[in-house]
Amino acid sequence: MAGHTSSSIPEGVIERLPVYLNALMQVRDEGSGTVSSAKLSELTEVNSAQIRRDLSYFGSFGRRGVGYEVIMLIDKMQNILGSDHTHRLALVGAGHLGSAIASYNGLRARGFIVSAIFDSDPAKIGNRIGDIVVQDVSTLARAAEAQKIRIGIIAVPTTAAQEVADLMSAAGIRVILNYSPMIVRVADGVVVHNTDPVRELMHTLYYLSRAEGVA
Amino acid sequence: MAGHTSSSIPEGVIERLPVYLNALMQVRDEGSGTVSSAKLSELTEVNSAQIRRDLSYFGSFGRRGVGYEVIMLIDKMQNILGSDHTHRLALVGAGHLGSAIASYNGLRARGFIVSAIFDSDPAKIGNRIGDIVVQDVSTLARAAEAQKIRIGIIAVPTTAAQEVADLMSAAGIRVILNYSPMIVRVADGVVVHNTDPVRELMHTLYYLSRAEGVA
DNA sequence: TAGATTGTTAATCGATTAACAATC
DNA sequence: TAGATTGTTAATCGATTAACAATC
Repeated sequence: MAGHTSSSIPEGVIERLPVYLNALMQVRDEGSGTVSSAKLSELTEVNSAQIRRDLSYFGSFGRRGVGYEVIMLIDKMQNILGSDHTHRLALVGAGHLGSAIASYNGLRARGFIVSAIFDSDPAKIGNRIGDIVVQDVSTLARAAEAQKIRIGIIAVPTTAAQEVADLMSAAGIRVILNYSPMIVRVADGVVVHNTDPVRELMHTLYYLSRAEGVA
Repeated sequence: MAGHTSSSIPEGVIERLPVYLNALMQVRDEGSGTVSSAKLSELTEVNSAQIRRDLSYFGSFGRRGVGYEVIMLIDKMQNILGSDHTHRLALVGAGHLGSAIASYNGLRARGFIVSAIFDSDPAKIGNRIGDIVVQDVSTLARAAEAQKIRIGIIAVPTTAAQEVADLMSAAGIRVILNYSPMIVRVADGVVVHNTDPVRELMHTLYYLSRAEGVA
């Protein structure tokens, strides 16, 4: 579901990294200085052997007989992911979904700042969302370059998704998170992650029909 | 990342079903009566052999030398997924994320209706989102039973997620879509799908650091 | 018939996990 | 020392894909 440039580390490992980071922050907030892979396994529902193996792709961070030093491992994880500093986002689509993304506190809390919002609808251009003014999407390239934005979020209707992806690639954006159901194609060197929220819901539906069927 | 009841069909297959359905609808809207697995592969970025194999778990829907009849296959997919009728959702959390979910048109377009919204914040209870009044979360069980709601969406802060999951299970909700970063635990028979939107963003970050590193 | 495309087998590939020596 | 837990190997498991006979 994600096209990306090759690397020796499996995609699945990378996907679990943020899950580990999250669990580690929980553990830190509970005040533990040290944590075992068994404890992390409980919190993440990932097999403990897998956690150790995943971590070992990046180094030996633990101490046998003791576990992992929480603060240190958080640091390492943030370093590997690149979430040790904030990242500016360009958001295209100022509808319901876009507005929600722009005002979602969870983003800032984990190092993301929506620093520019775009739309093509004249009725929306000029509006404020939080403290950001919605700009015409035709100014995307200029703004992205000026603000050195590397990450773009697509929150537009299906029919406009590919077009926006093209604009983003041209604007020098290197990572695209696509919330529309349309699978977009981009040039090499741009990473797209397609993540349609309704798709997840439809997927869970399958299990619902089975449950009902039995009942 | 999703705990679910066992079945002989791999999780990956189920995850791809909505992707196929989406592509099929695209094809239908373009007016084609028939589609090959090769064409579907282009649209979904899923290997064509895999598409054929995935479909074969549910039956033989195609004609050799010809392909799949689009309308018929859409029907079959909807049938398998249970998206051949609308589903009512209970949404807990009337903050930014919750409001966005409630007013997102993409839901209704694919057969989901948010039919009740809950929060625990007295400042939010009584507010309207669209044409739905936010209710006290303590009335969840009553409302869910009265409206026969089987699907719940968690859109509350991390600290409240587990509590809400417990309430939902107790209310007879069978499928939970959890948008918080907290991995929640539920009783057998309840399916949870954890899908933190910021996690996806952090995950793509990894590829960004690599790209920057090279540049 | 010749060309196309499915459904399915068998081969490949990769990811998960159990197990355990190393070591704190 | 005894107990705990890592890092890593080897075994297992499952998913992906190439290939092709069946057949439209």
